[in-house]
Amino acid sequence: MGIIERKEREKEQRRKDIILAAEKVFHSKGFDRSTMDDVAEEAELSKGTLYLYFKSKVEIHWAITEKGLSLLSDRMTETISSDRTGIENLFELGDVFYRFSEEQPVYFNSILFFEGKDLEKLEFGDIIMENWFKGSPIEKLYEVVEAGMKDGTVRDDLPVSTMANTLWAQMLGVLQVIRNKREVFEMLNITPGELIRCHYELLMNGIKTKGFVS
Amino acid sequence: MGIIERKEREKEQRRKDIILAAEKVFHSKGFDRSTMDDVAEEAELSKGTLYLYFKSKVEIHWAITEKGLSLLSDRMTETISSDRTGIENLFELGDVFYRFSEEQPVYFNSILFFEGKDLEKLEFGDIIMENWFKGSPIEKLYEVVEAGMKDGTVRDDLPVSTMANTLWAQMLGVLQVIRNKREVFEMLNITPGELIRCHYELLMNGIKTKGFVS
DNA sequence: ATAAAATATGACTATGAGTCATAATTAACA
DNA sequence: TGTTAATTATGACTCATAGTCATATTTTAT
Repeated sequence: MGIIERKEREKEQRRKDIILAAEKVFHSKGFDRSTMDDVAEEAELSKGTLYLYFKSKVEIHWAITEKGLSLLSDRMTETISSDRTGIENLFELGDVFYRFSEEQPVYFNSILFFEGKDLEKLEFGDIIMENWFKGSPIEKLYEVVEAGMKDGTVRDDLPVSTMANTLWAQMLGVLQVIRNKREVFEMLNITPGELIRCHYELLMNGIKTKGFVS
Repeated sequence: MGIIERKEREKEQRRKDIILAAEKVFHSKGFDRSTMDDVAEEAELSKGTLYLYFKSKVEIHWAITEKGLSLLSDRMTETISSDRTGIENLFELGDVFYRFSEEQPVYFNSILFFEGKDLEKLEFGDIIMENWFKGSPIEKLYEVVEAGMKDGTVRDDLPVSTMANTLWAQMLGVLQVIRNKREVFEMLNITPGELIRCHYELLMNGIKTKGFVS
């Protein structure tokens, strides 16, 4: 009898419904301004029920983030092509990430939120830490950086992991600034596209060839 | 009669005392976990009094951030030397920022906090926006990038402002990741120093010479 | 039909930011 | 120096919201 299985599915579905409701609420009010009552109302559930499915507000936020990371990761997987060199794929991934940040503000903001948190100070930081790479976008970077070293388009004097993580961090920094300082850059007449372009220009040579740091 | 002036000074002093108390509290408990009562107790004042000097908890935080930005800016000013080329000064500033992030966690965390906030969603975002550059570390970058273009050590095909802001954003991204994902990198056996080094290596050539982005 | 298990509810508690009527202190002036 | 006015400080209070828990409802098993 499949009753247990059906219940399992229903439970999973309810979780997803809650996440969807939370996405809507967070999207329109932002995480900080959203209350659990807002989410409960949107999900057509009582507040207490939310706590049967999630331990806390932050945990709902993390669930959204996981979805976002996985969505971004999928887009990256679709994008990587063996027709391109390693470094070409690398910049394509950059574009994917940039578009993602513009097109999926809720997911992107969620990712930023957790990138901005000290894992050690988060209740379930351990869980995040252990899953940080599993199926995450950074894994795609590893892959492409490694391929680039093999096909000779990416310098191979730096460890793959160090390079991938540095590239991720740099890009994230740029996207974060684009997102949060929009008005400042409007004042300065700098467009997001120009910042991304500049970011690429500055990295292009360094990814390809060894520098001469003293 | 200097009574008004003295009172002015005393008021300013009390403000500073409150900021100092808040720094202590935020340092030991972190911003989120610190309460206004904590700060009041540390400052040996009542909670109500805090609100005579600051409009909100976040405004105290911003006052700390301003102090931090100004401290960092001063360190950078001390560091810039006409004995060095533009690009040399640039990497020196990077080192200053990195050391600052390690040695002044409260100030650095405060800066990160506001870099991670959407200015448009902050009550006093306008004020921050308008003062974002005045005497800020980014201004030092402008200065050094421009000098580098003049002495030929920094490529001059990109606007100074775009380049300075991109370099700031990238560095901030790397420092943020170092700070918040410490345990992850310990697991991966990557040291903060290696990430910084990699960051420099990747940027070195691109800062010096034009790349070949399609 | 009934008992047991699972799921849902919302009134309640706890915490902490921010307020405000009142009190204490300081300045001004006779 | 004593009295009044202005300034500054206080902490009990309000209010918002995350999270809990005793109770109610629904579902499953027999």
